[in-house]
Amino acid sequence: MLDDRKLEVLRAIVEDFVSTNEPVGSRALAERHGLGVSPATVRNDMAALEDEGYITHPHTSAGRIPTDRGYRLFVDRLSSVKPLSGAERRAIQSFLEGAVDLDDVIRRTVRLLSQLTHQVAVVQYPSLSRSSVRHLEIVHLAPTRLLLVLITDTGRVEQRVLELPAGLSDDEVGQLRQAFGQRLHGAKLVDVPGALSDLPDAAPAGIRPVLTSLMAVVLETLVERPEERVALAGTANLTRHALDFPLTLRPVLEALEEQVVLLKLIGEVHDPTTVHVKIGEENSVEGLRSTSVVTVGYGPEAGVYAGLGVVGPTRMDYPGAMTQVRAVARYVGELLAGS
Amino acid sequence: MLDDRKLEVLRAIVEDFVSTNEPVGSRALAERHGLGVSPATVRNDMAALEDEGYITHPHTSAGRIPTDRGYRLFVDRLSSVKPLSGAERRAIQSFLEGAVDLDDVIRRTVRLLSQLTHQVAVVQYPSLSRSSVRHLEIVHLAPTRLLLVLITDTGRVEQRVLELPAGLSDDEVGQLRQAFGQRLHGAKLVDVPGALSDLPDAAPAGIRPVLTSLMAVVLETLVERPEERVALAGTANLTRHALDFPLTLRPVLEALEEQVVLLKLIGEVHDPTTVHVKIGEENSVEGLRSTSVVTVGYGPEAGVYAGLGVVGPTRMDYPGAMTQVRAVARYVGELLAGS
DNA sequence: TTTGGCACTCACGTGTCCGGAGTGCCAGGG
DNA sequence: CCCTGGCACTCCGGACACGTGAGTGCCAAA
Repeated sequence: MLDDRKLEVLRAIVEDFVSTNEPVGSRALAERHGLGVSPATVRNDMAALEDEGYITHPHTSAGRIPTDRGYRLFVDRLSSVKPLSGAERRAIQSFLEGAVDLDDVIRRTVRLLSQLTHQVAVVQYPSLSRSSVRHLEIVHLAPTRLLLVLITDTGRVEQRVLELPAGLSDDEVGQLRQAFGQRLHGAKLVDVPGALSDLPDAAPAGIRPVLTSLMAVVLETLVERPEERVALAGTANLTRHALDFPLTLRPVLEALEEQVVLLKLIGEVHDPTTVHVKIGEENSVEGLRSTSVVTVGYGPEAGVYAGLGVVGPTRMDYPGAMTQVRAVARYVGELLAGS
Repeated sequence: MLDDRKLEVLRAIVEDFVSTNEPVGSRALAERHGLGVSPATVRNDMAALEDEGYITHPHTSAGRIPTDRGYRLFVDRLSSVKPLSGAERRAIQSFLEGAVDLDDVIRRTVRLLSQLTHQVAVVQYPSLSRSSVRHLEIVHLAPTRLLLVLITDTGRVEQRVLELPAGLSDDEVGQLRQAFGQRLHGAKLVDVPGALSDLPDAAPAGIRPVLTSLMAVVLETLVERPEERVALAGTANLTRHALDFPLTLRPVLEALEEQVVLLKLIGEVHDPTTVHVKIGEENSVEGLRSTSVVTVGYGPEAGVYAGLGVVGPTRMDYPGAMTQVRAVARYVGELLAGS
């Protein structure tokens, strides 16, 4: 049904439309790309592509534009990987090298990504639940008050103040500290419940009541409520493509303001090496049906800390965006793993 | 030059234009507001107001619209304070009452403010430098490693890990803790340098070297680098007034993405009881020359923690926005002071 | 000082026209 | 069988003309 030349025509249409934002006609297409056939032939191919639902035309006598389905085919089978330019590589390195702490890394990353892709960039903070414990400190603030401080391997710090029903001696706090420290140091946060399960039995009887309540707090605050944060930048880039969102800029902005939505967008990623692309109607989020989302996970060699990506018009430079997103994810992953 | 009726005409023009977004003509104006004079008279007044630069008309046969100068006069002399509606008061209370920690308070506040005013809302986190110390904890992580945790009266927590050249005993850390704790508990952060100045002399000789380096870190991280954060919400509201920003939505979005710009906007506030209004060209920020900014400080009875406010088109309901901004600031101030 | 009257000015919506880009289809040719 | 040139057709978009209505500025009278 779709021979090679028809696919070539589709690719040409996508590329032309992405770069010019104008419906592309048969003549221009036959000329600019060395297809070696006449416009009439191209027209026939176009008709076939349209029958299959890969392209449409806005009105009778207009050129063709790709449909979501057309973009999908393009991304899956027609686009070749675009190498990262030297300038881009340098930009990434110089942008990230001066970062001082986790917050700074994330802020710089999201900014870098939006400038590189000229799209809206989204970066999820390293997920608490996927990190592991670098240090857990229990501080004896007052007889009935404890401060818990948790530092993860990604540099994230969480703390809670805890009121106790009864007073504790410094000695008992020391025992608590030891009991927790032993079991948690280096543990993945997801494994914390398991690591703590035998704790009440193993502990000295004197501190057992407070220990269980402490456990409850640890589990609840650090594991079950893994407060996820997301950084966003480059919304101004949406106006750059204002032509692509005739009157729909509002719902896009509204969707992007919802943390929940953003998390849904990039929270499902698993593999740092595979770039995911959601095109137009494929998006589960209502307000983003007119956009495409390119995401990937980032993290150290082994695992995944969290996701990052960009949101832009379906008329997007997919090969470029995918390359840039992948590259930034790799750099950030290494940076966080190394520090 | 400007008698009472002319001022009344100006007020009517501002109010009509704000609510309809259409240039207001002499007839409609004479009818809708009980001015008791004919359109012709109103026209004369309008001509006078235009000579003085308070209004213009887009083209010859169009109605009048206020200039920045007109809005300024309106805000300064013509607008009466609009009382908070019961619904608004309830909204504020129910919105803020469930907040669990500082982050949550700020997030809720910025959201509330944007929904209440239908504008872009900006809320500055309680400034570190203006808060006071609720608790400073020094944790002995490892022989050569200390963790500093600072909790302010606004609930903000800052922490730094500190590497030492030489090891310390638990005992010495205890001495440090006492030395700092004594002097800093309850102190304003701005007063910290003064409170610490006599510390080296008063301390036991053994810990003096490490103490001075610790002091340096405390001062540098907690006082001299008061990392200011700002929360933003409601950018989607800008599209609501898309008619007001013909093609200038981009620079506005760009400006709002700059933390520095936002801080500049609301960082200059002093008095929680005085609402500041910057109109159009009065704004020092380039990209916001087409907008107005309404800000106020918030904090406990006495002082000011930080600022908050809204950004919107110059065609804005100033009395309403001022009332809402003031009310939200008061509630948040009390909330943070009380907790 | 206010008022009614009047001429004047534009923005805006409508209708018409036309050129150009692009398509679909068909019949002929490699 | 597929490609190609030709041709009729469609339709967008800019240009132009025109009428309408809202609104103004000015003037002379009350």
